[in-house]
Amino acid sequence: MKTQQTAEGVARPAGRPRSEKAERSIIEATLELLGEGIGVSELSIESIASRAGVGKTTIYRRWSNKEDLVVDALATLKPPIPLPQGGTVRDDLVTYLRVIQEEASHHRTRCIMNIAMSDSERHPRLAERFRELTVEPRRAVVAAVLRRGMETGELRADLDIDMALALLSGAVIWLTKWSHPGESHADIPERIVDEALKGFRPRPSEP
Amino acid sequence: MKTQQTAEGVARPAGRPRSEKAERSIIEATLELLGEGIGVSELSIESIASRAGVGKTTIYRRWSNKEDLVVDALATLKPPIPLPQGGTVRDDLVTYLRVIQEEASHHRTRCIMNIAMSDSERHPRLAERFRELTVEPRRAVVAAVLRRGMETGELRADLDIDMALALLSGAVIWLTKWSHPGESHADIPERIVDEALKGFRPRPSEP
DNA sequence: GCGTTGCGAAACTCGGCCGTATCGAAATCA
DNA sequence: TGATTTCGATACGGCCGAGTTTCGCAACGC
Repeated sequence: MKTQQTAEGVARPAGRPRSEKAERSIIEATLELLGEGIGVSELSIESIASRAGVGKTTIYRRWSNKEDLVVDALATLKPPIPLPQGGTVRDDLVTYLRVIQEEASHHRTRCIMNIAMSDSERHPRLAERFRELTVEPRRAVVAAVLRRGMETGELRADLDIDMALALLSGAVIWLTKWSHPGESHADIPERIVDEALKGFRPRPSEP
Repeated sequence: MKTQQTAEGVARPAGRPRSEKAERSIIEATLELLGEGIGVSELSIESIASRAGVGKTTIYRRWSNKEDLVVDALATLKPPIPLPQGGTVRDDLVTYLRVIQEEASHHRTRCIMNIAMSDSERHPRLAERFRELTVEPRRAVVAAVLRRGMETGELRADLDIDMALALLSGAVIWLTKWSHPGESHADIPERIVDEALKGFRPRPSEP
């Protein structure tokens, strides 16, 4: 593996350069297959190569094992801008939960979510990457909304932010998974947020 | 397959009867393997037979495919008595969440939970069975506690029970999955319940 | 004893996938 | 032009598991 010097002085390997297009189509094929419900363990290099229109060699030249490839594939998942803030805390939260609910209604998102959830025992690196890319950014956004509410007085000043986040996020996931098939889901974000804001106890001064 | 008549007049197939012991050990081996983190797709009939000390024939004679076997195995999961009720609603809820949290700390329970969660796309029958056996009974117990609180006045009379359940159950799952590794989990049930009971808004009359 | 069925073990065929090697063509630079 | 590397394609040996068959033995009713 000799190297060559470009005009800019950047070392570059001799010979034909690797195709970025091939690289992208490999990753896209991986995400496609995962999004169709193929689990990491059933995911075969051959199926990825075939789907990507690429030789197996081209994959093995870049990634030495399947997990590395999946980690890199997950790394390309950019969480869509989640929150156009601005209204009351209640409205922002409802908007946000609606985004999550909308995502969870897509088969592809749900499959990738499942991988992150269930393969976390066997593939800690996958779980770690997923949390870093998807969970944490969103947690941060909602935490900011909650903190704003605590400052303006719309929320309790002694709110336990971690628990509040868990209550809201967990409820959406839970309902997506376990609510009865026929039920309507349209107003779920509002109902979750309102129950969480009001609390379960009676509010003596606000009938 | 001729049949014979017993003294009680119950038809019974001729020849050596099937061994109930073999059947039980097959199912137990299946649950063991699933509990060790083997996913449904990686679960091989050969590994089950070997673990159960049984010939493959004995398995194929009873179940025509893997999914049927796993469904039957899940069907033997009896949810442990979940709630020794009696105190305040708050205490009952904390106790209940503690049970869930305790279960979620066992590797076996977590693996089986993962299967129920993530294979629900590809194996609807598994998800259905799991909900029927595990989710619904528990949902019913907590719903009863909440209803009692609504009657005694400890909870709001217009509480949205479905959302309350989702907030509480979802929060535990969420925290079990995504909370940071090093964090202490000891007081999580109390914190969840208290935040849910108080609500996020300030309570004007209760400083 | 006899017919029937279940048992565990082993052998078998078949297909899928792994990871490597090889091929001719293409892309890049000196 | 020649050296080097990558490309997609294909073939290869090897492993593993599916699902079936066979075998000798055990358990049942008659």
